[in-house]
Amino acid sequence: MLAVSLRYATLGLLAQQPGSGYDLLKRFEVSMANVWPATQSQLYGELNKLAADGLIEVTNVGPRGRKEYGITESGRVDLLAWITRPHDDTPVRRPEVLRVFLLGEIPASQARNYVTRMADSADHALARYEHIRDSVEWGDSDTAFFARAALEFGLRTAAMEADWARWLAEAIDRRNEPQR
Amino acid sequence: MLAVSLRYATLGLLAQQPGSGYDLLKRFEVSMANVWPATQSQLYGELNKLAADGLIEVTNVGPRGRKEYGITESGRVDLLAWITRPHDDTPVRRPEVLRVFLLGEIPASQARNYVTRMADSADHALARYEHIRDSVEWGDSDTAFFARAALEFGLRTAAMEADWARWLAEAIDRRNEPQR
DNA sequence: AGTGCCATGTAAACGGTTACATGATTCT
DNA sequence: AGAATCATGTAACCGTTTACATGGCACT
Repeated sequence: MLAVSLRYATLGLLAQQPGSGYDLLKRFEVSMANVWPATQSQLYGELNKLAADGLIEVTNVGPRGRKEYGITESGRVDLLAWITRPHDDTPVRRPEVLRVFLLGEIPASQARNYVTRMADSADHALARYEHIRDSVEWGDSDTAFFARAALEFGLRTAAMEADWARWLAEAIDRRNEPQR
Repeated sequence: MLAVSLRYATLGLLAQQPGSGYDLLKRFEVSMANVWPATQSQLYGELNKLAADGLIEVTNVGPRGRKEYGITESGRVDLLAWITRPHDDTPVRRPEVLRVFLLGEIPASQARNYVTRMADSADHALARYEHIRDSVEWGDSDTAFFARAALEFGLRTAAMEADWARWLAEAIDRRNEPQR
């Protein structure tokens, strides 16, 4: 058990506020999905496991078999331990950068093209994050404060990626300039 | 089959230069491992699959059962298609940032502490990349050029992460300043 | 003779994705 | 009545990680 992040993403959402699997799915989409995507299947499975381990519990049952979950005391203990424990996180996987390693294997014009598309998609991601920043009502809760901080990370990452891709595009151009 | 990056990382390494599984493992470590880690098990398995699909072939057999692989023509075609094909890459997973979303659930002093450790580990990563930049003999091959470009990505990412973590640490301090 | 490196492989378990499956309730 | 949404679950598959397993070759 060395990564298990979805488990704690789920537990954390319930620590912030109780809800059903369905509720959590929607809250996930507008917050953590950008740094830790989860599918519906996975979330429901995780909820059952967390409940079996006593870290969360069904606090009441509504229409359509809706089960509302809340975090338990031992759940809170476990969550706090996970957040503060020294972590060996799995290294980040970036397929786009992996391709950069291999760009020498294709014609320069196509390599240049690929890099330009990277810059475009970074710009697109940046615009998306900016839209979130400007459209969400950021209250003054701790939850909002840290969600905003995570968004700031996304903003800076996207800006950096766009800059880097443009830098690389120019470097490719300089490299392929007709020799004088 | 929507991600399959290790397959192409392997194929790409063989496109750059033939070698055995053992050779590739070592080349992996000093290059792509930072953006796409792979284990020994996985690599050997992938080599056998690639060979079965005719994208690579055993070019000769040495002592200790060493099998040297080379890329085939259809391997090159496939690799080029993968690099240039429009990609829906899997979203990046960042457990450290996931934790930031949950920092409101723990005492502010511990949250502040976590963020400081993030800054430290980003500094550490930056130093590691700088060391690579300064110690590797960068030739003027295409392979070296793009490896250097990927490293630049790492350098900028680490610097950005360190800046962001320090910004957040200060924001937490401001937020918790004794009210006047 | 012993250590360390070269070299490849298998098996079990886990986490994540996709597709399938079902049905109740609310709204128009 | 029908559509949209609420709501949960199962099964198969795939990629990844960890541990186990084996043995040859080179160097001292």
